[in-house]
Amino acid sequence: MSKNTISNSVIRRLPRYYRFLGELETNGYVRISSRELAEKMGLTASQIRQDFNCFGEFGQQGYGYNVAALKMEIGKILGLDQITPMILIGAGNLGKAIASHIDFKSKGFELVGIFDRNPAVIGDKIGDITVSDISEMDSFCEETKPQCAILCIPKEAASKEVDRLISKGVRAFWNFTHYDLRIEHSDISVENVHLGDSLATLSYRLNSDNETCGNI
Amino acid sequence: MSKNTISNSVIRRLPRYYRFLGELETNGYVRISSRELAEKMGLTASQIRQDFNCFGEFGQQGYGYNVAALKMEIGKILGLDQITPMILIGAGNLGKAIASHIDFKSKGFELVGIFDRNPAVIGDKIGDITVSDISEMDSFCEETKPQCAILCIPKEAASKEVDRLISKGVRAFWNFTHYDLRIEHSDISVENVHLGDSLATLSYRLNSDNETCGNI
DNA sequence: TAGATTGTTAATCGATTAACAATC
DNA sequence: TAGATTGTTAATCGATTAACAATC
Repeated sequence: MSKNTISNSVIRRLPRYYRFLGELETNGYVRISSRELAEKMGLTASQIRQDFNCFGEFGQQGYGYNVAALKMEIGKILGLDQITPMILIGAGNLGKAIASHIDFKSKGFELVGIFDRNPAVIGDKIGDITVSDISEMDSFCEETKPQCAILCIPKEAASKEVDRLISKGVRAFWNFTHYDLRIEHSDISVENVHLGDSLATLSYRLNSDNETCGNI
Repeated sequence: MSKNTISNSVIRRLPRYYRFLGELETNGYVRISSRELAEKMGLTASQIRQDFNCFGEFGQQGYGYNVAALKMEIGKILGLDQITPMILIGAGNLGKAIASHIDFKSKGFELVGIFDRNPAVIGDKIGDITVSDISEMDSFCEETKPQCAILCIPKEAASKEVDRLISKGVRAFWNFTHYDLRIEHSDISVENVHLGDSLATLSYRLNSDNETCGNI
């Protein structure tokens, strides 16, 4: 259905298009031109048209794009119309925050299980899910077949759990650890969130902006 | 001191270099060649040499790079040798997790204050910091002069607080909201973390991988 | 010295922007 | 029809990779 390979840069812009179109819809927009959308999003109209044309022809010459229809198309492209069961490994501070903060349904997922090895958190309730002992993970996976897992465990524990999960059919990871999943397992879908790295780049910007100002 | 403008792609790789070099150091490596580092990190040797050469000549022909020295240089480039005071706005699930999960010191920051407007969390202790009423933020900023703020508040509240913070001298934001800071304030350093967008791209990959396999 | 590996220039590749014919 | 705006091709820009002379 869709064209061959979509570049990473395009994929990363899709959720933002989806969000902006949702806002436009809420604000009563029925149509929008690539020029107007570009202005609002801080992109170029060319880029927007190129991006959409990776997936098909969603606009109409002389008119622009229908906001609701375009939003739905991008939602479909992102797979938000299909809900994938997902489990969370690690119910520490971060794991708990992710579990309660993220609106999984609207991102194409449903959180169906939470596992930890720490007795202090096993039994805790996060939303409507109770944290289970990680020893129960294997049998849970065999029953429920989650295709995706969130990794919120220490780096040292990651390798072992990832191998287990892959053997149980998990094929995608939302990875908050520093374990280098993509290097070890090339056939698996991985989305890394390296919060520490993200903060460090802010430190760079903060410190080098001054220099840059000095140079100009 | 440093060359004119460093591309975003290079900046984003710096924290990862820093991490890998730290691990190498821990494992007793004294020297490493670009070829060997490239292999470990899943990059090309060319790219690594190009990246480092943006900032200076850190290697030695015929030898390679001294691990400890290179790590220190990259740390300096990232500004990790200078600690910037930072405050957190929003002490909900995510704010609390960030405050307790992140090792600020090693990323060039120190968390010095946490603010929220919800009476239910004001007074809570996170680490050694007590959550203050957001009405106290202005006077706190005048005294302590934080240069950086973490935004973990609802999108609707962001615009107002950002304006306040900028007027108090805050010049960098670690932004977990969907408020489009970079478009509104172009002179400010911003690092966006859009967790929802990140998860949505994983949905895309999960659903399109199948298609891709079908096409090949 | 000979071997290794950098720093750096040149070549390639990919992504963004510009331009314009097609068409609503 | 005339005006607007897309879809798409061509031009430009930037980032990555390859190659190699410099040099430790």
